[in-house]
Amino acid sequence: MTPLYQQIKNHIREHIGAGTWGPGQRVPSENELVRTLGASRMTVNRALREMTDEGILHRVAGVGTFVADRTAYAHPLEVRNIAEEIRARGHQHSAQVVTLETMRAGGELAGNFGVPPKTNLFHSLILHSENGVPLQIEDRYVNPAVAPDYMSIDFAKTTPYEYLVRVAPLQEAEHVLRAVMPGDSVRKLLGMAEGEPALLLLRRTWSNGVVTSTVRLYYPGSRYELAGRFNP
Amino acid sequence: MTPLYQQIKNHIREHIGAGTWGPGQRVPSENELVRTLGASRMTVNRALREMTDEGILHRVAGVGTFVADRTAYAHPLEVRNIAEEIRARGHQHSAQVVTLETMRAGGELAGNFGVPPKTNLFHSLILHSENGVPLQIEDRYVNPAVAPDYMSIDFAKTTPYEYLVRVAPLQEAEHVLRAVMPGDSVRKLLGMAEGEPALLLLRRTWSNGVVTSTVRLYYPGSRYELAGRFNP
DNA sequence: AAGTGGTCTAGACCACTGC
DNA sequence: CAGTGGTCTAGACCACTTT
Repeated sequence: MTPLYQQIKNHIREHIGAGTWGPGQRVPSENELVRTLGASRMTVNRALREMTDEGILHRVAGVGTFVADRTAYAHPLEVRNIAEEIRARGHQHSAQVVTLETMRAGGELAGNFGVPPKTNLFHSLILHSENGVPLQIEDRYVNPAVAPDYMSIDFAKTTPYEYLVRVAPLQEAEHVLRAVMPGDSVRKLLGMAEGEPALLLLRRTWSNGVVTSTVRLYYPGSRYELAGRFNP
Repeated sequence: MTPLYQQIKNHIREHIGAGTWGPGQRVPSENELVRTLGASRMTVNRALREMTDEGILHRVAGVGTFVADRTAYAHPLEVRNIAEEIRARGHQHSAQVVTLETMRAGGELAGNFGVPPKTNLFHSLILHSENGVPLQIEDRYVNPAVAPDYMSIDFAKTTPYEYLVRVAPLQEAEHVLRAVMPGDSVRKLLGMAEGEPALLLLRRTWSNGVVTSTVRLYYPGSRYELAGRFNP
């Protein structure tokens, strides 16, 4: 049985996802939700408070609760799944597989993986969108020794992340973050204007001491930001 | 007046900080805290639940609440000192104070700090260089209530970071990372070419539940990257 | 059986905003 | 003024673990 406050959170997420309650718009007040949902105010309050902490809602005492404008929002210290992130905002995730191939590693790539040059690697390039708007390019190389079935997965339904954490428990990760001017192909895929910068996140993950995957994630600078709150 | 659940969180943090309750050790149960602190169980529960969400505590129903083992919290967005970072590379750090002033908070700034509009704030803009090459612009606002001596510090010798951690122990931090096109003044100070993107890191830090400082850090995209390795 | 955390309710008082 | 969110209380029932 899912807790009531979780059901309320899901209920609100669905409304946001369906567009009934759009960004900047007002969400029913606590008392209204108490009446319509039949829960107590403390329970409604918890649901709304948690969604505010998650950055999905925005509250002003004395005024009301609103859907946050900030659409793209992620926690940089976690290795997150883009699909989950989008669904948590109540939006629709879709993925378009641009490239899926087996190739031989060049010198630099082989060095990153710690395998001999000319070893076979899997390569995928996937465009992830939120409500149909491109949000991330995932340019990934995968170690076949760790994930032999990689080429037979339908990445329109399952993200590489979801598949990889299943076959290779995440053990260690390395991140590099840069601001770059995207190349033409990246720019066009993401639907970015010329002269608009991109956020580039390089990530390398290990499982059992072996490099599982390296990935280059491109985000449009105007539509995405990495954010997080933590205790040092 | 700080909310009771915040006071309880601070109380627990102090015990953890002082080493009374070390990693892996058991924290008093909800009922015990209700008795010793005189708060209701819901309030104690909220404090413990939030600290669990923050990764500070670890709870097991039917067993107890424990201080989390923290080894997994090094990540690319640590709050670090630019001067230390440069010195760690064996290079020379220098700082040039561009602006140092007292000003009145506008609406948005006041909102970020959680103070009434027109409250006095300190403002500093400092250019940090590595071996004479500009690397970071630090555009910072500081809460005078927390750091009253801020205006009398020589920031060519001591970084604001070093001063602030001394007067206000860092408790919580919020980060936002963006790729942006810098404005002309930022671009010129950093000696960047036109059309070159910048990495913008916004940070807000808390001490004892009060916002100590907000800062906008600009880095030239071509000369800087954020990197880190951690175990999830 | 006793203790733990997980959840939920039905009240309450407060400071604040809008009219 | 009525409405909003922010907080707090004193109960309650539950599933679970430990003794």
